[in-house]
Amino acid sequence: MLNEVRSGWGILCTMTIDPLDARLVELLAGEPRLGVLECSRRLNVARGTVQARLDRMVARGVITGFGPEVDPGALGYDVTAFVTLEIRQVSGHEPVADQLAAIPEVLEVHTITGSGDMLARVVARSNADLQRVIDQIVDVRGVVRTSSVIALDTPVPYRVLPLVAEVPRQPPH
Amino acid sequence: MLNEVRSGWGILCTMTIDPLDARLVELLAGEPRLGVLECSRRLNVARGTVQARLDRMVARGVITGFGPEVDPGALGYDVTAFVTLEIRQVSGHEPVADQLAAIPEVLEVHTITGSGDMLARVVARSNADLQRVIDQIVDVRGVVRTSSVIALDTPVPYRVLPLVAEVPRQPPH
DNA sequence: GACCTCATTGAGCATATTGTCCACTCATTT
DNA sequence: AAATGAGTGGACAATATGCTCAATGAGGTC
Repeated sequence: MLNEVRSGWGILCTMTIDPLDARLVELLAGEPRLGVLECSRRLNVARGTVQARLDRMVARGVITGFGPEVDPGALGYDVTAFVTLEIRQVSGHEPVADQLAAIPEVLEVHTITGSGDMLARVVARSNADLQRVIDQIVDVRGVVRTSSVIALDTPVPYRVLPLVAEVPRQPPH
Repeated sequence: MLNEVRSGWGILCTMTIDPLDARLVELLAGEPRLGVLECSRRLNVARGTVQARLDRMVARGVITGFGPEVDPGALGYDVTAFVTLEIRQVSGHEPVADQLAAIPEVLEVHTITGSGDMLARVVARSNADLQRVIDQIVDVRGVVRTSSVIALDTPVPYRVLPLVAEVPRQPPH
C-alpha cells in the first residue's frame, strides 16, 4: 500500500521523510497536544493530509509513539549514571539483559563493541542509592565487573529534532 | 496553589506521584493519543480528575512533554555510538557543549565524573558516516581526544515505565 | 465539635474536533 | 491515453473539549 514512494525525490527508493513530515514533527514536538485539525491549519494543508502523514510515519516506524515523557529527576531520581558491564562471554548477552530489564532503575541497555561488554544507563535517588542499584547489577548472573561514570550535568538533553530538520534536506543517498 | 501536597502519604513533603498518577501515565504510554474523557472512563474517575492530574504532572515537570518520539533508525541513522570526550580543562564545558549541540547527529551530551570528560550519544547513517560525525566532534575547539564505542544492539530500549510503576509504592523517604 | 481547605464528583452547555464519506484536481507512471 | 496516488475542500453525525457550577467526602486546624 505505501511501501515505496515516488513523490518527492524522483528516484524510487526507501523514503524517509520529506519537508512536510519534518514540519509536522517539529510542530507537534513544540505543541504536542495539538489536534490534527489545528496542525493542518498551521501547516496550511488539508486535514486529511496531516492525518495521512501521521499515519504513514507511525506505520513506517518513524514515529514510535506519543507517550508522555517522564522526567526521572522529577520523580526523585536525581542521579544518572552510565554503567559499563563486563560480562562472562560464555553465557551470552540475553540472559543478562533480561535480568537487567527487571531492575526499574535500569533505563536502557546496549551491547557495545569491545570485549563482551554492555552499557547501561541507570538512575538512582542519590549517590548512596546508586550503590544499591549497582549492587543489584553486580548480582546479575554473568556480570563479571562494572565500572560507572556519573552524569554531573546534561548540557544537551536527548533530542531528535535537529536530525528531523536535517533529513529532508539530504535525500536518501 | 499546588506547591505542597498532604493527601496521600500523610507527611507533608515534596510529593512525586501517587498510584493514580502512575496508572494514568501507564495508560497514556500504552495508548498515547487517548483523550482525557477516554482516560477517565478507563480509570473509573471523573474527567476533571484526569484533567487535573495531567495538568499537575506537567506543571511539576514530572511529564516533560507528549511530543512524537522519532526513531533515528527509521530515518536512516542506523548506527548509534557513545563518544567519550576528553576536553581541555581551561576552556570549560559550556563552549564545547554549545558546539556539540550544533551537530544534529549529537543526540545527547553529559558531563561526567573523571578528568574533565563528557559523554555524547551520537548517531550516523553508517560506520563510514560515523567517522564523519566523529571528525566533526574532534574539530570542536576544546576537544582534546575522543574514544567511542558503537552500540551493536539495544536489548533494553529507553524506558521509564518500570520506574513510574515503582515510585508510588515507595513513599518519599 | 465546628470549621476550613482541597481533591473529587457529576452534571450541563456551547463550541470544536474527530472519523468518515465523497468528488475533484494535479503530477507522475505505465 | 489511462491509471495511480497524493492532496484538496466540503459535508455529515458522533464525539470530545473547555468551562462552569454545586455537592460530597477526607484531612487537616481551631
